[in-house]
Amino acid sequence: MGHSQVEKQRTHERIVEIAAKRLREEGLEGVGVADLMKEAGLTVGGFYKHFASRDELVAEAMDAAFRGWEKRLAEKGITPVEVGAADYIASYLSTRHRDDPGEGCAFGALNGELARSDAKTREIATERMKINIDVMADRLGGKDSVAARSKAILTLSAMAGAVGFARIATDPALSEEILKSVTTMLQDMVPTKSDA
Amino acid sequence: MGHSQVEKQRTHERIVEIAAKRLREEGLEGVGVADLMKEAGLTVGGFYKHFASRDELVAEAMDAAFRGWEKRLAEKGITPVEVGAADYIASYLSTRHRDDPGEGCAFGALNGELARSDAKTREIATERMKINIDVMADRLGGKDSVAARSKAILTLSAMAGAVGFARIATDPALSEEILKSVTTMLQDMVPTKSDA
DNA sequence: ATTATCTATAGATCTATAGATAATGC
DNA sequence: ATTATCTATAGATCTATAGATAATGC
Repeated sequence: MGHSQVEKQRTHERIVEIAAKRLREEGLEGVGVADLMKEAGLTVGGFYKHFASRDELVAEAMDAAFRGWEKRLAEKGITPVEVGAADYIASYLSTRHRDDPGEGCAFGALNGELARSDAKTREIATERMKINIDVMADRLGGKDSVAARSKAILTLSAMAGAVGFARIATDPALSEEILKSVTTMLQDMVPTKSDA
Repeated sequence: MGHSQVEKQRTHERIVEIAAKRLREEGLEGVGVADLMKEAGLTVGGFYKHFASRDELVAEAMDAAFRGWEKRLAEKGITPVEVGAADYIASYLSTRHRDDPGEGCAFGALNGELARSDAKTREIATERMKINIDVMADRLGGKDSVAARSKAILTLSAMAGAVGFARIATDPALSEEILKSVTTMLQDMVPTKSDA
């Protein structure tokens, strides 16, 4: 039985990280509390000393999932805005991202489910949408440009939709075509240096 | 106890229709067999004389959901291709569609879940994706145009993603902005008469 | 005789809680 | 003394099946 308060916090974070991954892989209702605790090397009983309810874990896990990407960037000393639009689009619509939802964008993996999730989770997702739109607008021509903002929303919508379609498709050629077509179309909308 | 074979088929279709609606509203795992049967005015026991498993109902229900829109059109004597791209986009990204997932596009409501559904359901969804892409490409400049096909895939991806985002957003202004921005952006890509 | 549906239930979940155990930390 | 985690379990699901009942249809 591990015990110190410091250790408890680490345990808490471990449970959240595991949930962030498994929930993206199997859906918001796809994994049970006991299963998640087991993967963290623990048993069910301790769960409710960490979270008031399963929904509370879901909310925290989604927050962690949303922060995951920028956290990995920060480790390399990069801020999100510094990632160019074309690179961001290519990486989002890569086969790698398609094939690893557990480490990927929660909007892409859980689009419909987030719409049905509880108030707290939806709040967190809404805040993240706002951040993502602002950052993408910045990449596409400046936060204050109305056109850039619309482009940003279109881009984010198309990326989330396309990765979902690419994951659904049982036909590999179609799946690839979706990723490639949408990548090209969206990259064509990115302003080049000559536009500046 | 209703009985004739004709009646059984009607019962079967009723269960499928109810499932098509409820699954879009509450997710592919959100409703139980007993609940669906009750809504059809039946009891659980009879379910497995209609379907080999719950998954089989899910597959049939998704098929019905995908066909729903063209079925309603057919009642008005219209074929899908006859619906103009701009109208289609506007209707897909309307607040009405956003607020009524049970009657709407299954890709928009169940994007991530379809990716995790069983082989049969994914096959059905894949076939529908192919049809939707072909029809949309036709609207956007002809089935044989590579550019129109790419545009079609981008359009469908953006629509599915955007309606998902609009449903997630707890901030009504943001939700509206998403629908409007994506509508405008996509409609701007529709060829006008002068392009022909 | 066959079969569409019903009642009842087995068996497998899953969330949440109660009470025990073994560390921490004043 | 407090508390982080454990074992055990209550209570509420949910899918699927067994056997009964009451119609259909040869």
